[in-house]
Amino acid sequence: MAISVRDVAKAAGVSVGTVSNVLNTPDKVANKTVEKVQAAIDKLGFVRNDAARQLRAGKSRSIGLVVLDVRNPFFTDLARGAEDAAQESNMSVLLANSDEIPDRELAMLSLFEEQRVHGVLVTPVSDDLEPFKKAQLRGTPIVLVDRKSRDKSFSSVSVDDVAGGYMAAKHLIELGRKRIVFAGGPLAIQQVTDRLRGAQKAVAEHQNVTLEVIACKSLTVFEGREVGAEIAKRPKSKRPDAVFAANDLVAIGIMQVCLNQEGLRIPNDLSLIGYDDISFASTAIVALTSIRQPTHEMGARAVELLMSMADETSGKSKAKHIEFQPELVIRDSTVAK
Amino acid sequence: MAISVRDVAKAAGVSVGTVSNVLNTPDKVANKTVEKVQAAIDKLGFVRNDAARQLRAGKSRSIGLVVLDVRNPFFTDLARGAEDAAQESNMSVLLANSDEIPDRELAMLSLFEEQRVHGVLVTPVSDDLEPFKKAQLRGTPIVLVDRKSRDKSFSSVSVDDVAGGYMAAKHLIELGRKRIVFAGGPLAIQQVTDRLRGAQKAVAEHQNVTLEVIACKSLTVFEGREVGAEIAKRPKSKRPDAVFAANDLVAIGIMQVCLNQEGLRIPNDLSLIGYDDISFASTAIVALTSIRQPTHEMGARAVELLMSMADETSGKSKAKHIEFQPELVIRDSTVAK
DNA sequence: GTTGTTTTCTGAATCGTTTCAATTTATTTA
DNA sequence: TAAATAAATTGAAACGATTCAGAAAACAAC
Repeated sequence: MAISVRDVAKAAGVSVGTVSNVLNTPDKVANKTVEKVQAAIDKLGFVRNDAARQLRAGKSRSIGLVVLDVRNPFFTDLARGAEDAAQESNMSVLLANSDEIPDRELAMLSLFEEQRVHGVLVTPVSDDLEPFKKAQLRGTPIVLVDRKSRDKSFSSVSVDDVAGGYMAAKHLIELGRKRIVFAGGPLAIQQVTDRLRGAQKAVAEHQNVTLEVIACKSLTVFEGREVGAEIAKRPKSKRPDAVFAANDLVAIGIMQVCLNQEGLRIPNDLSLIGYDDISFASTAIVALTSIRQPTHEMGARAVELLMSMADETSGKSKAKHIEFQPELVIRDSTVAK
Repeated sequence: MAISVRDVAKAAGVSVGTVSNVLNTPDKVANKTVEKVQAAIDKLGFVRNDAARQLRAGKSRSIGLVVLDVRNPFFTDLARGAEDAAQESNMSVLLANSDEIPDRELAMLSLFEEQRVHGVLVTPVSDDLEPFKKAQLRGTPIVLVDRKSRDKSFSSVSVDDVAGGYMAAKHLIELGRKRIVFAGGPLAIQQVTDRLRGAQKAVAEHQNVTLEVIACKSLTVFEGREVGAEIAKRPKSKRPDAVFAANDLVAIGIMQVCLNQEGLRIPNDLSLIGYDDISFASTAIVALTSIRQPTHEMGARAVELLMSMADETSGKSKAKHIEFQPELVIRDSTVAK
């Protein structure tokens, strides 16, 4: 049924080797022959079988990217950065999401290894990086994204989340807020704990400021709403006067509930700050103050790092780290116009 | 370097056929043997080579999905629906975006054909479906998503966009709006023209209502801002009193500019309605009225349709069509609380 | 017309898995 | 215990593109 190079060769009256050359290195083939072969390809509707090509090559032309949540614009932006950089090397990016579920993360890693990808970029769910270490040993370079590697065996591209958390809390404190809530989770995700640690540091520097943690199951709008409900239902005296959400989605969820259900005013009754500065942050009901990360660039740099690792055929070189600094973007949700 | 079934077989003291059976049909292998082989696999760190597997199988275990814009939550939701359904059949979804560029769309189609995917779901950029028709003839089933197939050769899963456009415009007219602007583009995208046609129909039913089209290059927040600027800079007398945006991203862009730059009040000075009802619509600065589509379900049904086509090994069966009805979701951007 | 050089072409071997007919081993039945 | 049946295992062939050493053709120089 399917047309193979052999069929094309026969139709064009040349050998399979020549057909292959037309496909891959047309410069090495006489013009007339190229035309003949092209004609045969078009006539038969030949489509290269990538599986066979890869089998021979031993490697695919793609890079795997495992993110926590594809629906979060932060990650699609990051993916786009990766794609753009990958294209430079004629590679493509396979996007998969773990949904913050360790088992799914592992499944995706296996999938990518079976595909013989050039390497895997991953935003890990948990702290157990053993499977990734093994994969790396087997020859699939791994780059941790949006997460600094504590373990020296991995390269990483990250943002200083402790600094980001510090910035966020500091900003709230400088506005005179005293009872701050940190909303985020699960705590197994390093970004969450780092942001929290940063916030704790800022709070510790001030006498009369408290920090309460409201944990949520995942960093989604839905979970944000749960947190919002939890806050809104409290008697006024027990309510926080500021919330630092571990990402913008959670912040938006909180905002929705607080504004609609309880008529809390933001920022008057409650200051709200998110993290990531996704494109929807500035268009939220109340424009959201947030901590910006160089999302697109992180994706791009991660790919470059990966490619450089793959190049170094020789013994595993030292892991490299790239760390960016976050930036505070002040909007209406903390400082009313 | 890489470990193959042959190495595993040798280490376990069995034949390659048995290793393969352990991998694929462990029931057919004696328990003791399964254990032996598993042990060898674990010890050697064997990872199946998917390229070889696919080469033998002739088909991959995936479905291609080409969308107009991965950054639009509408499409990620749709993709998720597709993924969920694909998982039922033990398939995975490869997500690619055309960025509304016909050439990219073609490149993705080729890529998927070379991968020997089970089929391709596509939201086409243009009206020229020839390449897809050819692919289908070669044996790759195609399903048009979010787009009704005029051409009887394709199956499709869609929403009645003419009805949606009609609903949207009707709603604005019933609110007493007279000078309506339709913002969207490019007009080569069928969803855009259908929504416009629906709006035109509603407008035609009323004497003193006008509809002006402001075209934009793509359906993004950025383009929405351009439209917003165009509207905001007009003298008051030439300004529309309502805008129907072809999707929510464009609507959000318009909203941003109109509120911030010109201090137009929404909905008082300008009623605004979007399309898709993405999750960020309800959290926009002014909660956005929109036309909702059963996004997740569309993705799922599209995959099911595709799988049923792939099953029918016999001659090509009739193309099937699934059409959903859209739903008007009224929020603050048209009716103030 | 011979020799040397460059360009073009050939086709068997290879990648690693799965398949399946044939063989071996284990279990049941008479 | 032998024959009949079932279960488990074997290993060569196949999938389709690419590679590469060597053959053939084309061209140049003398």
